[in-house]
Amino acid sequence: MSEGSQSPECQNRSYDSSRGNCAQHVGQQGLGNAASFQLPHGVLPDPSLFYSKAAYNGISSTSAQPFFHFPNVATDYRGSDPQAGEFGQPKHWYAFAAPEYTGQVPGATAATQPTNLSPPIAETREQIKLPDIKTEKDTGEDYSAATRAQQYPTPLASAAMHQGVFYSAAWNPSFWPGITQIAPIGSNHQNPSTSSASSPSMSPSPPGTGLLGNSFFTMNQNPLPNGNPAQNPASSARSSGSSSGCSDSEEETLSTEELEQFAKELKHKRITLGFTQADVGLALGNLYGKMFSQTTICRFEALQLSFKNMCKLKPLLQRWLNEAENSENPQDMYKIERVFVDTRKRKRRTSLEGAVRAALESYFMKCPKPNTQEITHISDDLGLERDVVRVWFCNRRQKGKRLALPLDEEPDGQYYEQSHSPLNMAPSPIPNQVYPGSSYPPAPPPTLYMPQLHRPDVLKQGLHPGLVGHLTG
DNA sequence: ATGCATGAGAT
DNA sequence: TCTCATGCATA
Repeated sequence: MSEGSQSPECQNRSYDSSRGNCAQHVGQQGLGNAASFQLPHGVLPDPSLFYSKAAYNGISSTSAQPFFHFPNVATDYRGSDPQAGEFGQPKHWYAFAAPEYTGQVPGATAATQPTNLSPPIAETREQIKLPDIKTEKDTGEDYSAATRAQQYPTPLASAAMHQGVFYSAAWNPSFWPGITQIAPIGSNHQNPSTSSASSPSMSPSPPGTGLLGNSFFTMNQNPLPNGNPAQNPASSARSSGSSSGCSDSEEETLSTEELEQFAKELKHKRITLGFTQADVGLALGNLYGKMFSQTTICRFEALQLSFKNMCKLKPLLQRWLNEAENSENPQDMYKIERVFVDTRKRKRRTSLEGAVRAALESYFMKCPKPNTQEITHISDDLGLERDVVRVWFCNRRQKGKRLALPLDEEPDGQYYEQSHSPLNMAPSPIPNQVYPGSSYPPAPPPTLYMPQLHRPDVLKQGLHPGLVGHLTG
């Protein structure tokens, strides 16, 4: 919805990875004043209100959108696909141009890392306009190829060399401001450095004392609590209820309730301590060698991960929480930056216009799992790349499972059976069709598949707007 | 907070 | 080719 609500003309977003995106940080801790941030809302209204199992708003949100008339998107798009046309200038990915402070950089970093660090790549293309749906034809092969040669070391795999800091092999160190790795905290909960360093200021987002150092490769002395996370066969045995086997070394018998409770606790304490979700993700990397993004932490707190995944992450987060709580100097928790230079050329994110999304949603209702042919049909119909459509369906399904299924009701399999009825894609459900009542989506045909996620009880739409705000706030 | 994308592993 | 875990980019 958020995106769908954007201007009808999906503006083309240039992919300027150099600009990072720490809005959140800036907002939350970039200010550096843990104080200002910590206090005002330090106390959460009512923690119990913060978490709703299913913050699902998929259909509801979409369906809430008026069904626009659809100018022929297809033509539009296709026609203007000058193969990497104008804005498509073989914009190569500045592979090694500069460090990319990808997204979730800790506030400290944001605050201390001058923007001048990523100047060369600041080439902006914001101005470039695009037709309607802006998929990134421009990236062309460019990204696919390079993508293969990805250099994302597997955190754990690469644990031996460092933690949290990944960089391209071709990376030129000279660029590096110097990454700090202050004594890896976490080796044990009673980290000496931690306790000894105790500083009165508990600012979690400090300009990092001694932020710049040189220890790139500080070892992670605190391996994951569990050699091999999730992947326990047991978890599959987990049924609709509660406790199940999450084979984490911690051997916790996690129940849905426990997870919910923990998620709540985590969020509350995290906020109280003045950490952002990104901080936590980074801290995990620093402490245990496995870093996570703000997204993941966010989803954890919102219980939007699979049960299995929740089980897997919980122990780590638990440890982090303990550490954070006991540390006299919480800021030490994440003195490492995530100077993550991902040189892969990622396809630019496609931003689908509201109507297109609505159309996809409509198709989804009819057939959540379209086959190749159907995908082709849809893509043609909507003027989207097949892959975009394919991915959209994948994500849509995933989202459906994730959000519509409370943790305690994970699938045992088939929410989405293979497209039973060959999508009778006669006329596309989109363009130029006006649905009676002009409401979307049109009532799904009787025989059509009705994913479980549409269970009313899990639809956020059923919630009071205000409450929703609370829940998600 | 969430949409779109990637990549590994399973089918 | 899908699912799943995860993350970048963005609203």
